Amino acid sequence: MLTPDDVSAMLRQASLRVTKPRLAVVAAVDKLPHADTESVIAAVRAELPHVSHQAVYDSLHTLSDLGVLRRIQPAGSVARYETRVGDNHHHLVCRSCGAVADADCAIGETLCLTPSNTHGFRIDEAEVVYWGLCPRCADGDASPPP
Amino acid sequence: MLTPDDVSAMLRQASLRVTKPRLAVVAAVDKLPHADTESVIAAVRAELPHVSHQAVYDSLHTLSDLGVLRRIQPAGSVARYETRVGDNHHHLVCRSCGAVADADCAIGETLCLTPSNTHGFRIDEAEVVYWGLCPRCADGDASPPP
DNA sequence: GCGCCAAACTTGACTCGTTCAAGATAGCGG
DNA sequence: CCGCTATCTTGAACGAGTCAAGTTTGGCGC
Repeated sequence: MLTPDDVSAMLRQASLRVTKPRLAVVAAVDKLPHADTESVIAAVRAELPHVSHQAVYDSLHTLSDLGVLRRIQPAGSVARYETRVGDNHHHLVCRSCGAVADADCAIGETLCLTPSNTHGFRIDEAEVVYWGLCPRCADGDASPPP
Repeated sequence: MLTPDDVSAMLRQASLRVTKPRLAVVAAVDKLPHADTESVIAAVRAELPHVSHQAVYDSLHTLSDLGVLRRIQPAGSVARYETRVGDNHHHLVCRSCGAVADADCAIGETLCLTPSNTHGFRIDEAEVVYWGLCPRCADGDASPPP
C-alpha cells in the first residue's frame, strides 16, 4: 500500500517534482493493478478531468524508472502497470482474454536468477510469465475478448 | 536443424500448402535465430525478391501456430522468431541493445511450470526472461542502440 | 499432363499504442 | 513572492502489425 506521502518523499529524494498528475497516476495504478495505460488515463481523469494522455504516459515512465511502479508487457499485450515492486512476484496471463494475475515465486529468488549458461550476460532480473487459461476462459471455452 | 522436407511434411500433415514463401521464411529464421520480422523479410527477399511483407507476416503466424517456429516478444521489443521449439529453453535479453541469447532451463521443466498459487489458471507454459546487460554493453557502458 | 478452386499471395490502405515537438503552466528554491 | 525550468497541454507523427479486395498458384481429380 502506497500513500501519497510515500510517493512524494520518493519523488523529492530523486529531485523530481510532486505534481497532481503523478500522485493521481500512482493512486490509479494502486487501485487497478495490471491496468493498461488507457484505464489509467480514465481513472486519473475521474479526479483530474483535464489531464492529458501525454502527462499520464510521462508519469508512468518516470514512476517506473523511479521504482514506484513496475511495467509489465506480456507478448501481444499493451503495457500494464502495478505498484507491487521489489518482491519478486510473477504473473499468470490468460491466452484467451489477456487477464493478468499475480503469482508468488515458486522457487527462490536466487535460483530464479541463475540460468545454467549466462553467455556472459550480467543478469539483474528474472521475469517469469505463466501462460494458460484463466478460470472463466477455461470453463466456457468460447470467450473471445470483446 | 530443420530441412525443407521436414517442414513440408509438417505443413502437409496439417493440410496446409507447401509454398516457396513459407519454406524461405523457415530457412531465414533458422539462419538468423531471434530475428525480427523486418530481418526475416530481408532474408526471404534475398531468395525471392518479390515476396510481400504480408506473406511473411502470414507465414510467421501460420508456422508459429503449427509449432514449427516460436515467437518471442520481450517487453519493449518487436516480435522475434526462432526454430528451437519444444525444448524448454529460455532467453537472456540485453536492456541496452536488445540482444537476445538462449539459456537452458536452470531447474526442471516441471518445477518451472508450478507457481505456488495458480489462482485457478490452467497453465500450459512457463516463459522466463533473464534481463541484464550483454557482454558488449556491460563493457563499454555507453552503446545506445543505433 | 489439364483444369478447377480454395488457400495463399500482392497491393495498398488503415489502426492504434506510443512517441515527438513546440509552446503554456506551475512546483519549489531562494 | 519571484523566477527558473521541469512538467504539462496540444496536436501531429511514427511504425509494427492488421484488414480487405482482387490475383495467383499448389494440389487434387480427371
